[in-house]
Amino acid sequence: MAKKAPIELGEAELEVMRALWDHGPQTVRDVMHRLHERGRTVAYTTVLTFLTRLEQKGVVASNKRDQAYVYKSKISRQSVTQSRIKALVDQLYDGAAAPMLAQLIENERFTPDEISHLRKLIDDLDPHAPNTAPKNPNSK
Amino acid sequence: MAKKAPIELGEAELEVMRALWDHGPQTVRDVMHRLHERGRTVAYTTVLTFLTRLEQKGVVASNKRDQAYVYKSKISRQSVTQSRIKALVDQLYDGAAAPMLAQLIENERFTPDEISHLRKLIDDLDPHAPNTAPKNPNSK
DNA sequence: CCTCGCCTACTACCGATGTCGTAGAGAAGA
DNA sequence: TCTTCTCTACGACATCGGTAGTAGGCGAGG
Repeated sequence: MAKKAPIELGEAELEVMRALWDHGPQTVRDVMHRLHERGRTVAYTTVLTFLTRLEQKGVVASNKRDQAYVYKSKISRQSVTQSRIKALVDQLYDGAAAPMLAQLIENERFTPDEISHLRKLIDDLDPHAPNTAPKNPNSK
Repeated sequence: MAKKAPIELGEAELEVMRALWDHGPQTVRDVMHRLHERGRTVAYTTVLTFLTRLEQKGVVASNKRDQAYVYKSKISRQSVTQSRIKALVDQLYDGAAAPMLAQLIENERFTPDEISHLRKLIDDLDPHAPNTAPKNPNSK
């Protein structure tokens, strides 16, 4: 109900959001350090620019604390992920998630644990038959 | 493995690629019509620009046929999809596909057929029992 | 009181993308 | 031949996102 615009975030902006998601509210300097740790050695003012733009986009909020502003994310990682995935599915498969899912499953490696977890998720989708669909008209 | 550069394609460029994937080699005008059908009413020259740029990027090839050039895709839809998904997984989950997969499964709707298909794909990942999986000495 | 050091506000720049307009070459008629 | 179409080649322009420099404010020390 609140997700009107799809939240457009660039590559670097996303990394900033990740810093906020992973480490909570931070100052510009803090975020800069996070980015540096992740291999993105940008200048302090660059980070400031990112945060400013993100605030204009309405996805982060800032509060003055002592001398510096502390920024915090206003949107959940989930919502962004969701939005991104949807965009991808729409662009590549006209919204049909299954084919993409299939490709993802076929092309990635998973640990046994992950596999059983995924199996469980799928089983939960269709509580009844784990193998034999009761109301499955066509046999494929 | 020839996938050095990740194939960067913009939103519109991707739609052009889709036109080529879905309908085979076409002229500029043909592609334009496809885009119009899909709701993207761009000018003829815009489409020409797209195709020219795509050719420079090495993802499409052209052949003069009668008066006009016929463009065809040089890369598979799969490879692009693959690349896109990877980028997404890297950006959002540091490369861990399972969490994304999980979110995808939880948030989308699937038909019973799709569900059983997905289940089958998962079963194929790990031939043995749903839980008993020792080591997977699988190298890529 | 003057200087450091840190913080924010502005402004700028560049490349990628989306989107066209115009010019000019060739075929096809009138 | 002159007009009309259709094509392609170029160039233009705006916006966005990544990146950063500079100016100006303010508290801590000397």
